[in-house]
Amino acid sequence: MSTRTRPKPRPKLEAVAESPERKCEVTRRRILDAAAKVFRDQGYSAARLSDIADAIGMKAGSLYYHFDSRESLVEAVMELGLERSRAAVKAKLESLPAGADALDRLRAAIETHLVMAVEQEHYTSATIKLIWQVPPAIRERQLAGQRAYGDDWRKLLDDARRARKIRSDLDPSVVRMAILGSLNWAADWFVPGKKTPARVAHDIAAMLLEGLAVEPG
Amino acid sequence: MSTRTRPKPRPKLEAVAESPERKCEVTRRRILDAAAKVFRDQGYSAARLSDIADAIGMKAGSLYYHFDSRESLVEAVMELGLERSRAAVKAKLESLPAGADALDRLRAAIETHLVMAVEQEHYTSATIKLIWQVPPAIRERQLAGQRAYGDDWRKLLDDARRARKIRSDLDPSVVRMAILGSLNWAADWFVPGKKTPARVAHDIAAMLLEGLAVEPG
DNA sequence: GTCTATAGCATGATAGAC
DNA sequence: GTCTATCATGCTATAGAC
Repeated sequence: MSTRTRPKPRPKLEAVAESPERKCEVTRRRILDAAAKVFRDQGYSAARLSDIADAIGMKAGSLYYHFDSRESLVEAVMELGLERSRAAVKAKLESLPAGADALDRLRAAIETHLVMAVEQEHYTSATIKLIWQVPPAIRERQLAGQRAYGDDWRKLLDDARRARKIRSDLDPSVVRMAILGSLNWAADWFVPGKKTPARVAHDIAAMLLEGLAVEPG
Repeated sequence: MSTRTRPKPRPKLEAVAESPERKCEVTRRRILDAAAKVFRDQGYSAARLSDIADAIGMKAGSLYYHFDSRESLVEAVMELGLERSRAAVKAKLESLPAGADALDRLRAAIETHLVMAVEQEHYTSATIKLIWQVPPAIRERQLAGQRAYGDDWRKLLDDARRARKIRSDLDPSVVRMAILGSLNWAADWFVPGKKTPARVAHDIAAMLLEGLAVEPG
């Protein structure tokens, strides 16, 4: 038996992330969940710290034990939202069978991004809606993160183009932004329960890839 | 010379709209121009009445001679933005030659809407960005107006579908919202001077209508 | 860790002079 | 019509009790 002063074994980092047994971590997550919903639904300016605190039975002042400021709270929400979306697309691409070509990969990315954008209780829709509402300093940092995610898409489209799976007569960045626009916009208009995210994802992917105009004849 | 107490003849309503000779109307328009820019660039919450007043060499308190409140000001901006976009699309469709079919009309609407969304000094981009930032009461009224505009699009798409110019296996409202999303999103990412609005409009219309995937063979 | 209480600040809106 | 000056409000953030 060791006599070292270290009172408890330090768990691996992954274990910490998976098992937030500390009350501190649990509360922090509850605050973030509530903040994501309140900020997304009410907008950055209309959302009050007291609204967020009320949602989980706390008082506004108590939030400051967990977050430095209102701004650091909204930034934490947005970082998490972007990271979740990026991770979901990455995981989906890695799960594709080896035979998937560049067009299959592009379609899978489109459908996964859309599902993330509309799923409830997720932070992705908050991230999309809040980007133009938050103070410029936060916006700049978040846009930098989004540019990194945009690079993932640029690569997907480049691969498909080089494999001659998509047409090459259109401006690549216009194509990229138009795709992401049609997907992100769904965070605004999608109403849970009316249509399934999977069906919406299929239809948008079909329009973007195969086009709306029917072949003559 | 009349002795009636009415000092000046009342011009026709149309004349008022076309020739705002009254200082009151001119100032009101200058305020709206400044407000559209400040609200769009800084967001609804960050924009102060003093920012708007400063932009045209006025003091914040003076704005209240022309507008009842901060909210009525932003609502006037948004109404004007929506109306301009709708009118531009309508005028474009009416200017098409008689031989234009339903697909030609759809393509024209897509290109015109996008140009309006990205043109500088226009209110359309303000309207698009502000919709989720303003207080719920304003948002509801504006969304009602946008639904009316959405009906114009629904009709365009219905006509094209009935004429068998576009495919019929996709959910019509999903298609409509995805089109508008890819167009409206451009209000966010478009940077004046780098690409022409016309080129962007062409490329997005081509992708939406003809699709991104190349025909095999 | 969470509470109560309050300091401190910014700004929307108003009143009245000019 | 626009100004100056000020009120009233509502919020973030802090301090200290528990």
